[in-house]
Amino acid sequence: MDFRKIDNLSVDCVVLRLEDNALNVLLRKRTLNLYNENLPEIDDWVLPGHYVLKSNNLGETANRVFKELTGEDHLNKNQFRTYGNAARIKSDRDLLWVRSRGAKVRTITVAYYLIVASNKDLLDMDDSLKWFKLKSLPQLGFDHQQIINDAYEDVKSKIITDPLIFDFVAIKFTLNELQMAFETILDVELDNRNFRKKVSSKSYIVPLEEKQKGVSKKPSRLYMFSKDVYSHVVETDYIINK
Amino acid sequence: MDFRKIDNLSVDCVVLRLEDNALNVLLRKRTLNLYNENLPEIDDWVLPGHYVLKSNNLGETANRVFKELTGEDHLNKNQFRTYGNAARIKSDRDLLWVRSRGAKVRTITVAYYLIVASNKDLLDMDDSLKWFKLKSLPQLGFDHQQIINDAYEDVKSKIITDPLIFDFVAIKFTLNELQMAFETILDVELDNRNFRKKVSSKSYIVPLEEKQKGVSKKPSRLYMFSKDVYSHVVETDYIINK
DNA sequence: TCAAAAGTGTTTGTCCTACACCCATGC
DNA sequence: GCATGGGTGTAGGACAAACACTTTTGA
Repeated sequence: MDFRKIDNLSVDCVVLRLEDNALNVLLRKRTLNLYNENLPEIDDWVLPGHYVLKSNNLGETANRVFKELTGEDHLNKNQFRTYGNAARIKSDRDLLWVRSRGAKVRTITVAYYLIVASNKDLLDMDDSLKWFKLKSLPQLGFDHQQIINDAYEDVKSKIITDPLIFDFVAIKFTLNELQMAFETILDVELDNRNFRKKVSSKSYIVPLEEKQKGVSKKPSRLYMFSKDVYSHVVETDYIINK
Repeated sequence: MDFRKIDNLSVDCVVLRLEDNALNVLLRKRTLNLYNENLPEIDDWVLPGHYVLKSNNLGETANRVFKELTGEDHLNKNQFRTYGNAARIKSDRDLLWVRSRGAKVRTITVAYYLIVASNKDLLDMDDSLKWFKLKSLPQLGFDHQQIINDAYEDVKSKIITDPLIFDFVAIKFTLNELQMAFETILDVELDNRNFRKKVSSKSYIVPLEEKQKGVSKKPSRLYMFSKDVYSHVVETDYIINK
């Protein structure tokens, strides 16, 4: 392994998760207090990221970001855009931060999004991290607001045609959970009966005999997504039409 | 302007064009003959590309590639993926080539595709360039076969939802030209009457009074794509459903 | 007047939409 | 036995699919 950094190349991760009926993104606190009143105090948030090491691939770097922050491995990652404009860093805060780190002013950032299933416990999550609702983000450093917007647009368009939705829910999910996931991400309302009808017609969404447990109501049936079946049926068999 | 290169960052362009009822891609000849029988002779093709200059943005670099090769400006460019794996360069040919240029073995390539309208004349095209049918490409250097495949997949998926098709045809086009463009790119057959019906229902595809000239048959009506109208109608008003 | 491509309507079936009530369970 | 969400069917309308002939022009 060559652990030296490629000093102008980083990977940033937009880590997404559904929680409390909202799409959440994982951010890292960025602080720098120079005790000099002429300099701006930095106290905002950024996307978790990492420089690419000489012997790491881009995707591996995205994995590493997630592993270092949460202790968990993460398999599904989606590269959606690369940011490398000469004038990416504009604000004084960002320039100050970059200089304080001895980093290059022009960094190329390959951006990925990672989706964490809503039932997953992240026990060892780094203290500097916090989930924010996508709709009420704090002040963000660099062009990270833009990156998050782009990630969200990409998710919204891919979720219509790709089986991305199953990354958001547990491996065994109820149809109502699946519906809520669509509704939350796309910010639409779907008719429950029509949704169930459509889903039932998909061979790759397979009903289990198993039912929910520990709920004080009628327990609902569980379903699984079959990747195998999915990859062998026609390409245009989309999940929903919206 | 700072004309120094960022020596590990390049932009490669998949330049696409419809011609002879086929999707074509523009490639550049790569030759290196070392007159040493122990070394492989290089005589294959690669995507046109360019290192990113210190004062150029990524998109500007894509423009520059096209301008240098054809003398023409090109506005629409689509960034679709970035390639930066440590082991991108595998073959002896590629290693030899890279070393002969004094370039770095690990280069990050931001890939764009550019679409050239089928009626556009490229008068000043560089001699080293040639159009190839996507379906019968020659031997390609580096991972450029992969890049072209990825570009094509991206075009096919975007062309359903985005107004990308209009980049392939002339500014004033006939409906049959538009239909053929879809058919060629997606490799499907469409019903002419149904296609016309669907297109007529789109407010942003506007019929002109003008007709084709200089054809020895019934001249067909010309249409234009109105970007303004398009951007003001609902997002889900797709062009075709396939 | 012929060749070549442009242009046009109708029917059939499928799929999306809208909508309200009973069911099964845990407490 | 009641509160809570789970689960079900039908009718109407919109849109996609299938299909063949007439029209217009230049040569």
